[in-house]
Amino acid sequence: MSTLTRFFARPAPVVARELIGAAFTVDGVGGEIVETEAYEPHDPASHSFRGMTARNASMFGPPAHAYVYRIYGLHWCFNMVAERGSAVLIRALEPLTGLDAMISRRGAADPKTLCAGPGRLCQALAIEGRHDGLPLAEPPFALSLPKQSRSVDVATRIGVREATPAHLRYCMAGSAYLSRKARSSQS
DNA sequence: CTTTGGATTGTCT
DNA sequence: GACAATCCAAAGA
Repeated sequence: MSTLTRFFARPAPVVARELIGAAFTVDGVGGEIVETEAYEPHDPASHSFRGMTARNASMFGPPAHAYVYRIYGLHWCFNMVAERGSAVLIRALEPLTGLDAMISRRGAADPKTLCAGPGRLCQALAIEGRHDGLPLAEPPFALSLPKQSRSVDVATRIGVREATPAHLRYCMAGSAYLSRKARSSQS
C-alpha cells in the first residue's frame, strides 16, 4: 500500500486537518492547501449520507482518489477521497506555481482570490468532471504531504446548515488566501 | 464595509 | 419540480 493510500485511508476530519500545508498541483499548476472541509457518511450534509448514487460513486471508491462534481449548475468542486464514503473538500490554496495559467483561466489577477473557494480553485487548476475518480498519485495530479505540522484554525463549514454545528472546516492559521476569514475559530 | 439576489444544470424525490 | 458543499455584481449602511 502506498504512502498516499495509507494517509487517506483514515477518517475525513483527520485527513482534512493534516492536509493543511500540503502541496498540490494539476499539470504543474497549483500551490499549498490552506483550507479544507471534512464530509463523512453519517453526516446529513454529506453527499454519501443517503448511500451510493451515480454522482457520488467516487466517494465509495478507493482512498487517495479524486471526487469531482458540479455545484449550482455552474461550478466544479474538488474533493479527495478518504476512508470509504468519506471525502475532504479542498476549499482554497495559496497559488505558487503556474500563476500565468491560473490568471488566464480565471480572468482575474489577484493572487489572494485566485484559488479562494472551491469553484475558483477548480477554475484556476482546470479541474473538471473528467478528473472524477482519477488517482491522486498519478498525473495530471501531484500531491506532497506537509513535512511538519502546521498551526490550523478550526471553524464551522460554509454553506452547510446543521442542527449541531460541527467544526469540520480547517484553515491554515493566518493565511491570506482563505475563501473567508476564519471567524469562530479555535485551535 | 456588509447584505442580497441572480445565474444555471445535474441529480434526486 | 425542488434544490444544491458557490460566485459575482449591485445595492445599502
